[in-house]
Amino acid sequence: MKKIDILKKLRSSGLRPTKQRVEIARFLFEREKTFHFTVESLNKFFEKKTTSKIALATIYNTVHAFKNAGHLSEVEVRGKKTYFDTNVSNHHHFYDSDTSELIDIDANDVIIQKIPKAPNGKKIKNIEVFINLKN
Amino acid sequence: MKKIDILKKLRSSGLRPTKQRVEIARFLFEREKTFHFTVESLNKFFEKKTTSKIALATIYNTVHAFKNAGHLSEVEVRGKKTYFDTNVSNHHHFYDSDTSELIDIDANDVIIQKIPKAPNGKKIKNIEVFINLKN
DNA sequence: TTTTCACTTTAGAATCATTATAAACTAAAA
DNA sequence: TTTTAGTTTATAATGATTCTAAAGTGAAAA
Ligand SMILES: [Mn+2]
Ligand SMILES: [Mn+2]
Ligand SMILES: [Zn+2]
Ligand SMILES: [Zn+2]
Repeated sequence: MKKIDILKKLRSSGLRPTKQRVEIARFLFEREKTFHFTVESLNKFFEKKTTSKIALATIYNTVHAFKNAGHLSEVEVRGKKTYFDTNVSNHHHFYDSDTSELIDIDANDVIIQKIPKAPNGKKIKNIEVFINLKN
Repeated sequence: MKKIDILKKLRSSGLRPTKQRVEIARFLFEREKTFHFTVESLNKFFEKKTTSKIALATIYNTVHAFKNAGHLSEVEVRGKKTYFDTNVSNHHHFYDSDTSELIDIDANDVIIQKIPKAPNGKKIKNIEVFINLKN
């Protein structure tokens, strides 16, 4: 992902490209593969980089802005912390409760043959499949 | 569910049948159909019954004991509160985010034709399907 | 019957992720 | 240069959950 795209992501989220926000955006989006993270893990990363300490509130605010703009999705995982995902396409997950690790499953790798009708007056928005793992 | 089964559920959870625990167990298990609840909803119910106020800590303790004994399951739902389920069989859920309501789907009503292999060294424990609803 | 004692209940404190607040800061525009 | 809207930040507040420690309960022992 190029720098111009980082700026585009920020602008489309209603965020001015400040130093802190650009750093967060680069960490999230300047990589080969998408990944899953928590606010805590993000914060730890920036704490280690002594060059740049970013306030926790700024991390929360920026992550939420990206999420609201559709640049991040939220994955529901057992436990207290909220997991975010830079993969915003329709996909599924393996979940390894031993390591608390999420692994993406491409939507095409899951075929559902039969599902029940939606309740009266409701429609199906999307289907999420979680495959829980054990050793 | 008969009173003897209530006592059985308590005993198999390592709990003596005290007045409070029996009340909780009867509310959870003495009904035709299984249901989903939060600790908050349980607590509200007992607050209304002026005959019996049960401390929040007792509700938490009892619910966790039932869960550990396999008499309750936990359903992962978006949002802060933990949802419990008196349906402990393998099944799936509709989730209506408008009303925060969970609706059971029988395991037989979902047929999955294709799933990916588990990652190296891991096995599949179970599969959970969430069908999110909209209006 | 009285005492003992392990188990319970309970109110309130502590924890921890998240959200809110409000003061200081920044930089573009006037 | 001044204004101003937007931003960062430290800290406080919130809310679900867990912990704690003191008081209560009741079955069995003495
Ligand atoms: Mn969760
Ligand atoms: Mn949840
Ligand atoms: Zn993912
Ligand atoms: Zn259910």
